[in-house]
Amino acid sequence: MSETKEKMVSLADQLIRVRGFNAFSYKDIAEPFDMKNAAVHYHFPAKADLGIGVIQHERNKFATNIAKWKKLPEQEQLQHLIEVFRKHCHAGNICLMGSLSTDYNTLAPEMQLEVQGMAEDILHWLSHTLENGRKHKQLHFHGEAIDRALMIMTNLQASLLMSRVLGPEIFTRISRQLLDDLIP
Amino acid sequence: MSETKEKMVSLADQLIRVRGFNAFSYKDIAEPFDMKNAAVHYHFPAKADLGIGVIQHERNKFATNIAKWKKLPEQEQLQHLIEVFRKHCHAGNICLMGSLSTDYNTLAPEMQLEVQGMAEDILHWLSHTLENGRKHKQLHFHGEAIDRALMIMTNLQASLLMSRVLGPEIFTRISRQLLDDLIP
DNA sequence: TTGCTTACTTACTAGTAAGTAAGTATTTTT
DNA sequence: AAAAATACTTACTTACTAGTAAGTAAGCAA
Repeated sequence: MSETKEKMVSLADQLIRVRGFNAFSYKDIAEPFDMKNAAVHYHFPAKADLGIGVIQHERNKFATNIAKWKKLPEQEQLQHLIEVFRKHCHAGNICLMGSLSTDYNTLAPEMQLEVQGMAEDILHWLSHTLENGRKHKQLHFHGEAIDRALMIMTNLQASLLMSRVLGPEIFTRISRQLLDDLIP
Repeated sequence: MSETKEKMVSLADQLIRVRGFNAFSYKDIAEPFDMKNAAVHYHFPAKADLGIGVIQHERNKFATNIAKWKKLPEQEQLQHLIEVFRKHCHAGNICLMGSLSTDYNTLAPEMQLEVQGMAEDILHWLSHTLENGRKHKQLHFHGEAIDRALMIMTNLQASLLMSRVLGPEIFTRISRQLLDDLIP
């Protein structure tokens, strides 16, 4: 992917997180590059292509991250995940999954599939990490790991939504409670 | 409020939950009523007025609900709340708070204030209900009630988002785990 | 019966949306 | 040196956006 394309994907990522997929246009991409609308269409023929680019970039980044964390104790892997969300909270972003889930019904089918894939990626990794953490006495919870992964995932996702409305204190409270529950 | 206005608010509520505030237009309101665009502007001069109407209606409905549940054991009050979300999940809706939080940065300031108020309403009630439930040995959790309220609220909110992407099984799992944690 | 209110329609503005077709300048490949 | 690919611009279309101004028909109120 060319440098311009990558920078456009990065900008679109920001716009999706800050304003939502249906609340930005090619104009918002073109202007910061001092280009015309049509130049963006040259790189991404349809808006869905840009959206798919953003999701695939995020999925790759996630894959890189979990590979990097692989050797760490599960407790620390989880803290790294929370740290990713904390940074987004600080920047006023919500998570890509949350933003695109809200707009899900208005997305092109190819984009919906990518969103689905991203959700499965995260849940798959999280439930495995939780299961291993329990086996190694690093993490403590009852019930199935997949259920606990769903609880944690929804906590993190919506914590960014609520922080946007009620302030970053919300995220601090939720992430602290999350760790207190798993590491008593 | 006239009957027409109320029906328009109800339709807008649906559209916000299914497609998002920025993904419907006055045309989507006017057409089902066999009216012209301008007729909707007669009832709601700006789109924000319609949005505020929707939020206020929801806040009133919530106030009516919690008043109705007031005398019940806290365990049952919580089950009633979950039931509200279950019905929305079944209908393919996400919660109003979740939808409008995503679009928060693009909303008019008067609408942002209403969203804030709605969030505070729910959290206030939920943390009090949890605190009372613990006092009456109905509900079991550790930490502050406000923190637990945040955990449960985010679980429910994002469960609808994830159900939209991965199917209604997600909601079933989350709501079951939620109750298993509080009522061991 | 005159005047006011309610609930619209018609016709419009001004701006934005995604997307396309044809042309151009620069660089790369053959 | 010619051909082709790259990265755009110019100019356009079609469709929709929120919002407004002026007019109208029906009903009610003094």
